[in-house]
Amino acid sequence: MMFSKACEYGIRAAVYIALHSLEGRRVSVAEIADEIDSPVAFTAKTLQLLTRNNIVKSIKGPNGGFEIEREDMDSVKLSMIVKAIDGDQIYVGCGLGLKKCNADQPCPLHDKFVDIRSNLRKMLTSTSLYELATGLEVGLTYLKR
Amino acid sequence: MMFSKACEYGIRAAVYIALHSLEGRRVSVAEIADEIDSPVAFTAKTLQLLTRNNIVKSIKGPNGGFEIEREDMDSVKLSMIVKAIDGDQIYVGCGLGLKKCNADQPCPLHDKFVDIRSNLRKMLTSTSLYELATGLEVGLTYLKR
DNA sequence: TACATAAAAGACTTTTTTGTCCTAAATATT
DNA sequence: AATATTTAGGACAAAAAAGTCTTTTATGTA
Repeated sequence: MMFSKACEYGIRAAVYIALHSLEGRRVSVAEIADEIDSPVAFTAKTLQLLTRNNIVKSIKGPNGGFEIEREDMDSVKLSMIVKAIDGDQIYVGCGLGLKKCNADQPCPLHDKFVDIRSNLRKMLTSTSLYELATGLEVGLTYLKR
Repeated sequence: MMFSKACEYGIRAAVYIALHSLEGRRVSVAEIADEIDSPVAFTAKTLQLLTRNNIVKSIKGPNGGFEIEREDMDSVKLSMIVKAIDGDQIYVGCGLGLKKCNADQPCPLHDKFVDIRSNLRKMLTSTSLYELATGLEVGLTYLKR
């Protein structure tokens, strides 16, 4: 709807990792992809992005996998994941694709998008991984289907 | 940011056509593409979609081109253009790409998207081509750059 | 040390989106 | 009727996004 496929998988994967880190368990790409219903290799690629951006932690070797430390679940916001994968077009881009659209020289939709974009930005910058993971934990939300 | 390139061009083209229909002048694809700074042939394709969906009217031959009748500028909403070109995923799709995400079995972002999506929908369904064209007419808004 | 496990990395393929080009159809003008 | 103009339509090409596969690197354990 709004994010690339890679980003959708990335968010779902991060939430899944957070959920299990809360239980003190590392999870492998294979398990993640299985549980969030995404293509394994592609999800692995996406997780590399998250690792490089210090959003999740990866450990190689037996009993390795992905994890997120408890503190990071609070400080990592959705916006950071989106930015790492899709860049910041969703924040700064013009709704009609103009390069230099701004309050001074706005496109016809500029004003109409101000609120929508600001709501979106607020939501993304204020929603933490922890918040999302706990919804899952108590069975209120789902990552599949 | 949110729409496909085709849709961005489509909206810009429609607004440009409306603007000049207000002045009683038909415009050609060549002129449109030039004035909204888009690829001609691709824009032509997109305009075919709008024509087939009765959003704009096309006339072949010398002195032909595209136009929109004054009444249609009021009844044609942005949502109709978006739907004709990009489909309705922006309205119905899940933010995390889940097939069966709904209030009963929501994804972790479902509730957070409800407001954003509803704002977007309201904006798109209530904004008419006429409204957009008049902003342009008085030099308040731009379709290039 | 050897082996097994798991992520990292890069080359490759497929699909979708974006974009081009050429021919056909319609129509106004002479 | 001939010609010029303008959209319609389809085949094609390029670029980007999505996805796969194979090899390398790191690391825990026997």
